[in-house]
Amino acid sequence: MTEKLINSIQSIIDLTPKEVDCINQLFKEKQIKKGDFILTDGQVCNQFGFIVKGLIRYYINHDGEDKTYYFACENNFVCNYESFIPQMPSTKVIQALEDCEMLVISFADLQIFYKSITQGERFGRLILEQVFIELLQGLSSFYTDTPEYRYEKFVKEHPNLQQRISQYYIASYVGVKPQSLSRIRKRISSQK
Amino acid sequence: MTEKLINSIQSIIDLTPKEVDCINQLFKEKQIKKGDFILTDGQVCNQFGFIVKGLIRYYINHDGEDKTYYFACENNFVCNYESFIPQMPSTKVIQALEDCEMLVISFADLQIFYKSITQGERFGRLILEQVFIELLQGLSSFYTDTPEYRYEKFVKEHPNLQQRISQYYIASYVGVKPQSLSRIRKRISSQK
DNA sequence: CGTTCAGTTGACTAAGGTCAATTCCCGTGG
DNA sequence: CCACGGGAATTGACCTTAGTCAACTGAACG
Repeated sequence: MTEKLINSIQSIIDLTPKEVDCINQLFKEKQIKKGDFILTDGQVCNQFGFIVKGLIRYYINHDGEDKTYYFACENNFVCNYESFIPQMPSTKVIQALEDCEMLVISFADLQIFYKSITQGERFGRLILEQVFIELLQGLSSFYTDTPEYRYEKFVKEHPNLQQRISQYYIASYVGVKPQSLSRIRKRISSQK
Repeated sequence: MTEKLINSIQSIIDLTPKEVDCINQLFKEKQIKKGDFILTDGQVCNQFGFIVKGLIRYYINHDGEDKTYYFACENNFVCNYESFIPQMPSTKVIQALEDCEMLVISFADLQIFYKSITQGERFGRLILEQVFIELLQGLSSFYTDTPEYRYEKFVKEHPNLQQRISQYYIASYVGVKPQSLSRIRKRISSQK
């Protein structure tokens, strides 16, 4: 079960067999049903997770409207650092779009991870930097790119996800209503 | 000259007189002319700065168009962490909008700062968290808020800056062309 | 065969982009 | 003191695109 997780961590830092055992003990299995929430608005994010199977989205709830800004699937780490690091209430929501199998570690156990794993701190820093930059670029794109371009980029970068996510959530990610996404798709296909 | 800087740091962590001396030596004075660049596209950000006097903006250069996403003035710290932390080329630009007096510390000297100041690491982490969250919320707002609302929020939050920044840069920050900002202003004033 | 729900389409509205003309403000020089 | 020039800001006319509301289509399912 933890095989994928170990592989992912080992692609970033080196691990001794003992450290692998340690990680196996620190991360706990967790099942999440489609539609359920991993983190909600106002709640403090106290878990750092890894997706073994399934698909999730991050969104901002704004006046009853969903604004999706990130998708994550198999072999990705899940955490709202904005809430996790300072242990403050989250302004974002994380929701499962499919039944998910996850491996999670608590905030407290992550501190043990940092102490027990030689390159643990390095792992934490590298993941944080990666997430920081990815988020910044993702959000910047809302600023600089048109919905049409965002959609084309999404399709290009996530051809596999496109099959698994409904138009409703894709529209929310692109930054328009489903009706408008439908028109954008039409416009694009007629241009070819 | 370093008085304001020391005050700002002391509002976050405690400093001994010796540590104050150390900071005075590590930070160097730097003058920047209006219009000049503190950091450009493709360059690695190797300085962490503090604005003693003046005004700057952060922007994304996208197809020849400026997209301003942040302003900073007196008593604020200046750094593109996205480039500074991993020491990678920046995708963002930092420009002086007025003649600026700054105090800057190099990446290398900041490591000395971390080692020499008892609560130095804490300072670094708190500033990073603060910037991280501020940036995330600032960029999220492009996603969730209308230009009209963004403008009203800007005026409310930065009444002093509004006087010092031309409509051109404010429009860029709000996310529209100057002509459209002009119409937004008209619309708002007629609604009252 | 009807129900349901996602996705599409149509008609209309609202708002920003574009290009061009005009006005406003401010400093300079006669 | 006034006239002029130049840049910033505003305004007008027109175009494009997303939002809204409502109707319709199509596929899955009992």
